[in-house]
Amino acid sequence: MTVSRVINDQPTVSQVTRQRVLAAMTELGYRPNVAARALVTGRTRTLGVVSIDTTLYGPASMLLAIERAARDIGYAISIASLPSVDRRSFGEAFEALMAQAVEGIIAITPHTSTTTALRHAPKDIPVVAVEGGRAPVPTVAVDQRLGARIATEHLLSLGHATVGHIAGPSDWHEAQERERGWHDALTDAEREIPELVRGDWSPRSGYEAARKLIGRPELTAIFVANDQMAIGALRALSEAAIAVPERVSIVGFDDIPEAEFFTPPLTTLRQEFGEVGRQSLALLMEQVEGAPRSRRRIVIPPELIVRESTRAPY
Amino acid sequence: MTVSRVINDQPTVSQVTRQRVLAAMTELGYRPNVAARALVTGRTRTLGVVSIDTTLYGPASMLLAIERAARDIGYAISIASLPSVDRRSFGEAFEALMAQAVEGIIAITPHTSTTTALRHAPKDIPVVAVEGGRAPVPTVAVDQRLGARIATEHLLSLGHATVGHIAGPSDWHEAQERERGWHDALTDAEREIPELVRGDWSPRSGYEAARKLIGRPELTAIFVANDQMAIGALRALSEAAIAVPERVSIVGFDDIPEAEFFTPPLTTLRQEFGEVGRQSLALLMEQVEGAPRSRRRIVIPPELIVRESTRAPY
DNA sequence: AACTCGCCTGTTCACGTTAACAGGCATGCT
DNA sequence: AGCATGCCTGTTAACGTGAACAGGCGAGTT
Repeated sequence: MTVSRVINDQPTVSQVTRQRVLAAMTELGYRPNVAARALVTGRTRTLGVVSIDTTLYGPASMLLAIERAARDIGYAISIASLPSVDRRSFGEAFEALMAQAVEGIIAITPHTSTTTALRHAPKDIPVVAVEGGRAPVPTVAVDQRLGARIATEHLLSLGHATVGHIAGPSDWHEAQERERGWHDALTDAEREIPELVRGDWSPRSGYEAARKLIGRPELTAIFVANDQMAIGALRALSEAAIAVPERVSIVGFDDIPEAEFFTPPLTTLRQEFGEVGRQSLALLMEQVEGAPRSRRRIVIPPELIVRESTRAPY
Repeated sequence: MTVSRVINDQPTVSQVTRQRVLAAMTELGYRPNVAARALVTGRTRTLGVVSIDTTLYGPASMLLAIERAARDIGYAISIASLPSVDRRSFGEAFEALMAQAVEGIIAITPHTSTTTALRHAPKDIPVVAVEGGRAPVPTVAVDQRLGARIATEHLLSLGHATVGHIAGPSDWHEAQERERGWHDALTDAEREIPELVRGDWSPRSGYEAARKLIGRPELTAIFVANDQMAIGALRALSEAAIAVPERVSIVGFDDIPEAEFFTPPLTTLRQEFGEVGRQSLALLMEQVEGAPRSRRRIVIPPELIVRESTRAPY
């Protein structure tokens, strides 16, 4: 019992005893048994993160920020990834974390389908969604719509008549929001709204989408929904000998570390993934500490980074 | 007790009772208490992964593969990242995982300093190193030296007189090995060995390194130690109006998803990160199941992917 | 009928920790 | 002296599970 008091920094232990206990602990290589502690306190001091493909820059950055912030406050992070993006897969990942008795779960699940799954998730555990659209749980998200509007307005302000769009997959909230923001900006400026082309976030899909847009030479500016597709688009334009930014301006989204070194360096919208991760943890901890599940929504604005892929039309 | 038997699939329970128990379990929403189980069995069915910056493509891919394979065999994955690359930081991350009573740890720690740290890690827990150089624990690694040799020989076989090298940071095993492979190939072919330039893996450092190499116009081929630096190098060459591959050939390393869409598409060495992750888990599980800590080393060969950034010198 | 055997179910206890309570002892007050 | 008080340390029980053992009961054997 006295050992327990020393470990938990309780004041009712004399200095002498405390020192003796600590000495014995180091001597014996004693380590408190987390299982026994969890059994009696009912708290595991572990949080779960369920996420889609963590090789993507965004999710990976958030996960990293979450883990660091969690360790600082004495929590461990357990992960569960989604092999495929559907409700069942989400349910299994969620269940795997529940089975470990995590005290709360952060869901990095930017799909409409996983948001639906979140609606059916157990209500007796703290949950926070990241980029979770209109999920019935507290949410942290970057203001995608605003970012897309900024991107589009940046291109319009340079003098482009209108702006094309290579969109992300339609079952992603981020893709939907960026599409809306682009649409908003063009509508507000009373410009023609070109038909959009849809990709799947991959460089390859950006490449293919751009090849389709090459057939419309009147288009002098394209807002690409993420940087990876933008690199594919740059490739396609380069192959078609269409100079960027001389003949076509390009704006991306994300500001991945490579973006600055594309040919040409990419104008894009920076998302503070680390901040998103930290905020989501803070929001989760509120619930873990006892606050009721709210529908609070923290929105983080993106930032336009102007580089060399945009300029006035020729 | 009978419930315990049903949960653990023991055969000595009648069909009728089993069904009744299962029915009651679903009705009550019963979930076994992992803490109690861990307390009595002494096993947590949790593994730890300590890793440097998991936003890098390689570590992220391995982590993902490890998590999937682990969940398949009923193990949870807890993560601990290194805020900085030194022994203390490694020790803290390792200790955080130990404190959670993980049954084994995979260390994705490609630095010489963390390998040193591994030497002083507790011996009473299963450990596997990934890219851990000559760590005193079982190791899984890609044959970096072979890959670098293949890259260099590919360039020599195209007719280049010699091959320059933009190396990675000297405290990384991978950088050292790639440098050796490059050196080996040039030595074997009896070619002049140009002075290398060192970067830090980032696109920016590749950019700066390439700018230095521009001062040596006789160099017609460069082996860049990773794809991110390669994109920076391509950028620098593009700015200097040095055509790739017409005037200079470039080979990268990693085959990140973007590599195919660089300008020009990058010839590079593909590392099967997923395979590395799975193998490291398998090796760890051997120890967890009771095998003694060996110094077994699993080496996975990289694969040359020829694209458009290499050709014969002009 | 008495016994053995196999099949199934139940009982007891231990795992390591912490909450709650008990109690020893020195100090200071009446 | 007697007593209350505060400070510290010790005791007991409980958390939920599974190992080990106990035992009931029906079927088959002698």
